[in-house]
Amino acid sequence: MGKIEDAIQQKEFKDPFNKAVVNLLYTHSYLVTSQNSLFKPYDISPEQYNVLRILRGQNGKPTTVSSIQDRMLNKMSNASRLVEKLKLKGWVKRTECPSDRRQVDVLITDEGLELLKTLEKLVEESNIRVVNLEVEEAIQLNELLDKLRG
Amino acid sequence: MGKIEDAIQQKEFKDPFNKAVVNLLYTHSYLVTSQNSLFKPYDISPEQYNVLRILRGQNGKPTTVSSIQDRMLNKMSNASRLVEKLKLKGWVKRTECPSDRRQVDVLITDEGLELLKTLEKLVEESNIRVVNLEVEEAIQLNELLDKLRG
DNA sequence: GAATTATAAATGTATATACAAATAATGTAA
DNA sequence: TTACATTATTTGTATATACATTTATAATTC
Repeated sequence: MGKIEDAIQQKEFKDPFNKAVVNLLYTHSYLVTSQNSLFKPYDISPEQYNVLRILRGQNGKPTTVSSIQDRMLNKMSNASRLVEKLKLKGWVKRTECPSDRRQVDVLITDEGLELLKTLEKLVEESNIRVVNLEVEEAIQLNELLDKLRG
Repeated sequence: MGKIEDAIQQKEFKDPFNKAVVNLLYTHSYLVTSQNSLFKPYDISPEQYNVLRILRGQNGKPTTVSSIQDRMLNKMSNASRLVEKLKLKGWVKRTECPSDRRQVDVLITDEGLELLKTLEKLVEESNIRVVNLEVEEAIQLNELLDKLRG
């Protein structure tokens, strides 16, 4: 029984909206815990992985730090520091943008692409396992989440 | 248009399960951002608030650190340090448990209860506003999330 | 009862989030 | 062109998560 009431030992909630917020926070923790253990052996965090995915999505075009920030799952995160970590591990390159020297062009390296290819397969398989829903239910969940934020 | 594809500028997903994971991570960030700004003026974080709520749920009975940990939304969090922060602000008291000196009894103070009363009202109202769903949809979302983790 | 094992809590360290402030380069208006 | 505002990025600092380790106490097994 995966009911949220049991999981956090809270008998009742003010209303379904308040329950949904708590349920989302708890489910987030469930997902992130699973992701962390998946990424652990590869010396990369889920957030760093997400940045690599954004960079590859640009198909070889360099991307600025602020453009990465815009696409991140957590808008309050810090793309600048994540890029720095990725650079230290050789998965991205950072060059000054010639047309606007305030900007920094970030590009995924071949090593980064290689790592991403390996990880992406693992993540995709793991997500299917970790989300214990039927296809129709997953679609419905996406619709509800999109509307929730609306 | 609150669609996740637009929000993070990603055109397509491998499947509805993978999309749901991304959607949940993004929605979590949306919720937490809102919570943070709500709590900011009161010098308390959402996590600390959650610990206060757990303590009040015990109806005056003291609660051990590990019992708090069990009820937290994020099981990987660190109840010991959160309790320490709350103690510094005078919202909880910490006493050695007489029957087992390894344990620590944590008790919410009157100031803590007072703060909680104020905050809870704000949080409950905010959650209703922030979750842009009908009652039936919120119920459905809770069911899907419970099943997802199942 | 001494040695071992188990449990509760605290601590150490790395990563990330949250948000303000600093720095640097560009754009614009006087 | 100087002054001012805007934008891109970095940096500073506090909080929290993640996970391993340490410390203290209690329970157990020999």
